[in-house]
Amino acid sequence: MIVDTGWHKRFRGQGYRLTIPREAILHVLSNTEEHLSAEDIYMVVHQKYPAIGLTTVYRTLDILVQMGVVFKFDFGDGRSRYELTEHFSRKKHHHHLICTMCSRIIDYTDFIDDELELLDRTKKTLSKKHNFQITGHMMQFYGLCEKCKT
Amino acid sequence: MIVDTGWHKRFRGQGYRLTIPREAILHVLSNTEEHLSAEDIYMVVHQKYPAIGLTTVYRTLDILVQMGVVFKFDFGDGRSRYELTEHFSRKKHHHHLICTMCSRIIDYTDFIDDELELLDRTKKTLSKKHNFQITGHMMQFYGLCEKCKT
DNA sequence: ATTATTATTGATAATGGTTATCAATATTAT
DNA sequence: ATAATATTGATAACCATTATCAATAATAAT
Ligand SMILES: [Mn+2]
Ligand SMILES: [Mn+2]
Ligand SMILES: [Zn+2]
Ligand SMILES: [Zn+2]
Repeated sequence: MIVDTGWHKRFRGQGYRLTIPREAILHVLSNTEEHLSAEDIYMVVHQKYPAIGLTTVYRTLDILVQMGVVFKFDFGDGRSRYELTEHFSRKKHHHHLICTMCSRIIDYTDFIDDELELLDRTKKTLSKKHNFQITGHMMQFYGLCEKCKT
Repeated sequence: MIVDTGWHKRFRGQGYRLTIPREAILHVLSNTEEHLSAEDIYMVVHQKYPAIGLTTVYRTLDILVQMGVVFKFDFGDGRSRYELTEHFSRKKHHHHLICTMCSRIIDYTDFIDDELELLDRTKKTLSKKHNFQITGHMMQFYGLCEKCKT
């Protein structure tokens, strides 16, 4: 049963339908603190809806990215990872600390205000100078986590 | 013929040998303004040394990344791209503006000083708070380039 | 020098995440 | 109803990257 929470309207606005698989995938993304891969999502969804296929997960994620609901990350471990964007997540704007050894990801929000101020300035300057319409940014730190640094 | 420019010593220091293929690959990376993929590099190298294989290019790039000579980027177009790190490049510290439509990449250096100051602060705080040894960072803007934004 | 050890190479095959294809089914518009 | 459109899952294909392996080159030991 589909519980409308505004998603229905949002999908229809883009010519899409809100289906069970799509709702299930959104539900998984809304209720995790992790940075799930397509297959991670597939496996969770699969427990409740064994009929939903991996292909549908990929397709839905593409749509969600295109709708600006989900951000697709590459943390260098060979698979893409997905996270709800700021506007649709209970998490606030944040960036990532990535362990290059074990791929552990840590969300951080330190200095986000200073950062946003800087980003805003940069954004303005760059859009003007290069006639570029900036839609987003990404920033991450690499290193070795507690366990991996020996 | 191998012209030693300090590379030889650097390779030996890590237990590697400076070979013709490795030198050729370094030469390509040193003389481009672009952000080349493994295959891009292979094709250039191949013109002068048809015997060098794509596998060797991948292997050498891995080593160079591991040595801190090269940075491996993911700009979202399905293949990794490589660029000499600040210390080994004539380019200065910079970041990237990426067109999500046509994958055009623009280097920019605006506000790099402010950014480095902020990054430094963030770095200090994060390493302490999460007991993380930070070795690098990445930052990029996404959007639509002049041609693609219409 | 000769020999033993180690590092490097390229061809080839395999891997594995992601996409394309397509016929079946569900939803919506007429 | 009926036609048009969207969505689906199974399957096969794609394609960048890795693993394998025997051949060769460079270095170290004798
Ligand atoms: Mn996160
Ligand atoms: Mn660059
Ligand atoms: Zn780790
Ligand atoms: Zn473009």
